[in-house]
Amino acid sequence: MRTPVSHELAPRLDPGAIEPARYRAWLEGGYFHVPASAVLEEGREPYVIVIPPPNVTAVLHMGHGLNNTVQDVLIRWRRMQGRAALWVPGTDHAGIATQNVVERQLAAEGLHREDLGREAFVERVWSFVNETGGVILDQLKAIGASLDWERTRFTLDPELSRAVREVFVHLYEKDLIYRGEYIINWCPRCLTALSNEEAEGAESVGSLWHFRYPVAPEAQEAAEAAHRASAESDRPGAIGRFEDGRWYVTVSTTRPETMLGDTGVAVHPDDERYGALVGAEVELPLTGRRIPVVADVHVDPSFGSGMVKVTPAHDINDFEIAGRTGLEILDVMNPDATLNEEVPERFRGLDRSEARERVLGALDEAGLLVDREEHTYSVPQCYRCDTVVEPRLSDQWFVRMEPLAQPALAAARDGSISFTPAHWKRVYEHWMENIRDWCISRQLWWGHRIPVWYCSCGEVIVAREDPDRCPQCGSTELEQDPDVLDTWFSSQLWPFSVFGWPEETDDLEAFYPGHAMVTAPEILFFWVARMVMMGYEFHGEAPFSQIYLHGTVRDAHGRKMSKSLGNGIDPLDVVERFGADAMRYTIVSQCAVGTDISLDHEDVEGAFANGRNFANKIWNAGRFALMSLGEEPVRPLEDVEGDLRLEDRWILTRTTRAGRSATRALERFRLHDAAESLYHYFWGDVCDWYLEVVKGRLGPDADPASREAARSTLVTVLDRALRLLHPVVPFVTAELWSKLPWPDGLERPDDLIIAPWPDGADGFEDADAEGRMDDVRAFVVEVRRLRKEYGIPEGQRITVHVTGGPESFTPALENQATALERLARVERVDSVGASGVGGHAVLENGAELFVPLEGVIDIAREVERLQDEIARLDKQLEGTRARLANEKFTSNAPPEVVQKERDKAAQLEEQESKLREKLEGLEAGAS
RNA sequence: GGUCGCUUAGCUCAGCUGGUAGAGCGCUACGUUCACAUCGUAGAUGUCGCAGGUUCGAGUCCUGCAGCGACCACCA
Repeated sequence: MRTPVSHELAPRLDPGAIEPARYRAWLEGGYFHVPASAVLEEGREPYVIVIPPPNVTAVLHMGHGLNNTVQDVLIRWRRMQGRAALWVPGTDHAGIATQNVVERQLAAEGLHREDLGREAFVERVWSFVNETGGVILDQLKAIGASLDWERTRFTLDPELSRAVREVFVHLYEKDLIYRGEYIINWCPRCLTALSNEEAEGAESVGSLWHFRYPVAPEAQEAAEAAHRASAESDRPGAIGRFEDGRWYVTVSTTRPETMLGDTGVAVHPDDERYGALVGAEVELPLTGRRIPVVADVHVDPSFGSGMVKVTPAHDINDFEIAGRTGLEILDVMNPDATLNEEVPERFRGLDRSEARERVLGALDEAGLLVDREEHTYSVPQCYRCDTVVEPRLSDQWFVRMEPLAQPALAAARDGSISFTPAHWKRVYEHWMENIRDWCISRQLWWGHRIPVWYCSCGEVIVAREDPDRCPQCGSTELEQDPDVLDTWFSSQLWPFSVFGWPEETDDLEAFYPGHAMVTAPEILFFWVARMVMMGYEFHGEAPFSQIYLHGTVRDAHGRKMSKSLGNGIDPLDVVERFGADAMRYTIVSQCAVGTDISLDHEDVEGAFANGRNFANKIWNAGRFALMSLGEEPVRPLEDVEGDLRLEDRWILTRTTRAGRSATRALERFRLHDAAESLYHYFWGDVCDWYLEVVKGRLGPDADPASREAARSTLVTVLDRALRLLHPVVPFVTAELWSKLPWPDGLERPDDLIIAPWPDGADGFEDADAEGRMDDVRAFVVEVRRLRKEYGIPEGQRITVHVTGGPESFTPALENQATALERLARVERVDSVGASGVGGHAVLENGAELFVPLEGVIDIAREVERLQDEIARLDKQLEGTRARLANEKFTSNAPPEVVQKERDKAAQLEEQESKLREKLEGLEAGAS
């Protein structure tokens, strides 16, 4: 069935030689594919993760590496637990991002999308996506992602588009989608509306300008009254007098160009300073338009002058003030942020930065620009192109979020959905509690077209199927809304649209709702929160129960890895150089809950050394085991139980415990803990101790019963260890496991990928053996230390006298004679205390060790060596002390240098006193 | 402005429900015993940001302060 081919194993793991073939074998074995029947017919318990669909045009970066490694670890682990573990792959059409890429291509050809027209442009995007899209999915294969490729989905697939349309119409019919004219975030470069989430704040230093608006002639008395009231108030006033005696008010802005759209000035209704002015008018400079002073609660009397100019069409707060006070709404800007016909002629047609200069110039000339201050504030930018967003009045489609948020909020509160790390729960709740309506229409061509048609008779048709005539007037001249939907509108349906909803499919029944959602905190609001809302709206429950938010990948300086910073690491390059296992282990071992991952892009080898070394260690341990086991049959562990020795019982116990702690860690998304504890179990316990101890029992000359027990134990331990390690380092483990001999008569799974997970629940356990072996190990370590301390040559065998310690200690040591010889070159353990020249040590268990040195080392030479050493230290000390005694040095050198010198002196003194103590001991014994 | 988080060995960071400080990398010394030098053995290094408090006992809980960061909101 399988022939051990240990002699073929290279002494170094060559990932390139095994990984692609392994992955192919898994694909061919169909291990990644989970049909609905596995759940519906075979009754297996499902475990479902849907991938956060990367942008269809994306190429793999470390962030994907992290995200997908985590998911794959979870999926592989659950698969081994016997769950019908399904991980659904796919990509997102990424509206703005993809359209931008293609538009840039066009620009390089000197073309604009308008040159092609909508249909041709969309066709062009499709062909771009068909040619280059989905590359990232192939790249995921290189890192070992065990996705069910038969289920690959794309958010623009016909089935998923049907889901989008169903949802739109459903929400519209429930009055949860509406169209209206509101202030939205407008990107003047992408020429589309954005949601609040898509406008990201960026700290920026700008200016705050102060202007004077003349008070209208008939309101001079009111102004004077307000001026008097201001003088009585302890707050500064905004009322002043020009040289000609006319009154003015002072207002401020960070965006002077919008002043042309001012339709009012507002004060707080309770502000004692300005009560007299409410209802009066001021003149808007540059236009001469009269605008009223209104009272509104939004104004903060304690900020600035307590008087605000109101520009309803270009500021969200001002828009709300207008709504409450009835101020006029005057849009003075075009979609591309150019002043329009509503403004005086000399300012028309200017883009916003030019307009700003002109307006400032004109105001200055008129003597109305009085001051400019530096002002740090957060400027909203387009999340796709970083252009400063323009708040703008616009007719758009919105989702009414509050009703949808209710159940999604309750889900977090009652624990229906859990967050890891837990503190994200509060962030999520805060967002839900303060939710605002979602602008979902985008003035793009790439995406799901809004399913709304307009008839010339005024009828608006919102329909699941494209209508061919108006139900009202029968006209066939219908025009579809030109806009498309926000990309996230389709993404939010992903957990169920991938399973064929709104059709009632077997997949939905079998796999929905899913279990874990693994993603980055950045898209908690964009995506995760909205998926939960949609889950409740359309299925009455959350689409997953656990939300695991992992950290961000950063470079050695803590900066986020990004293309623009040039500090990225290409995961494929890492896979090529060190293997997917190395990359996965490195990532997972750093993946502590709530922390970021840092990898040095300037030292990629160093960054992944740990993972590479570990994979190689596993490889070599396996290589050794396979070579030692040979081709003879191995007996099941039960058959040799009576012959198990202390170290066998110990390592079997350790294995059980390793399984238990790994399971516990994984259940709580503590991937770092799982990886690290398995690392120490394997490297520390299995390799450093068990393999070393058992070496002497595997040869042809060893006692047959002991040999068989060792072989059975070794196979058992290796089998379990490889299973436990498999989710993190799937390739090297599967490769070795496939070559591992198997105990006669025991059923062997077809592949490690589906071998049952050894959770340790019913594993071998012998606490007594564990304790005794720990004593033996402590003994070995202490002897090694003594050997080192006294410079006993490597090859020199010694006798150790032991007294005290637990009763079982000395017999245990006797039983480990071969191992002790091998591990510490201890020829004989004598239980009779001895005296004379030698090294002493006391173990934690109370045993005292004595190593006679007469005849072991040359005492005279050792004394000489120690004397030399002391002399050397003395000389060093002399120099340091001289320097410290020198006042010029202590007073002139930098304090830290002096301190360093002092530390050095102290250290040398301590070393020397230790050596002197040792020397005295030797000399006393020798005499 | 609000909320939350972080500050532990030279570097990057673990440390869950309070009980004698840990890992990896790096560093030092020794080592080519046939799994592995991508290795082995041994070793050095920390007033756990600062100041208080609770406790028999605090890196771990509480309060205040400082520095850093994240998210949200945004005051014109």
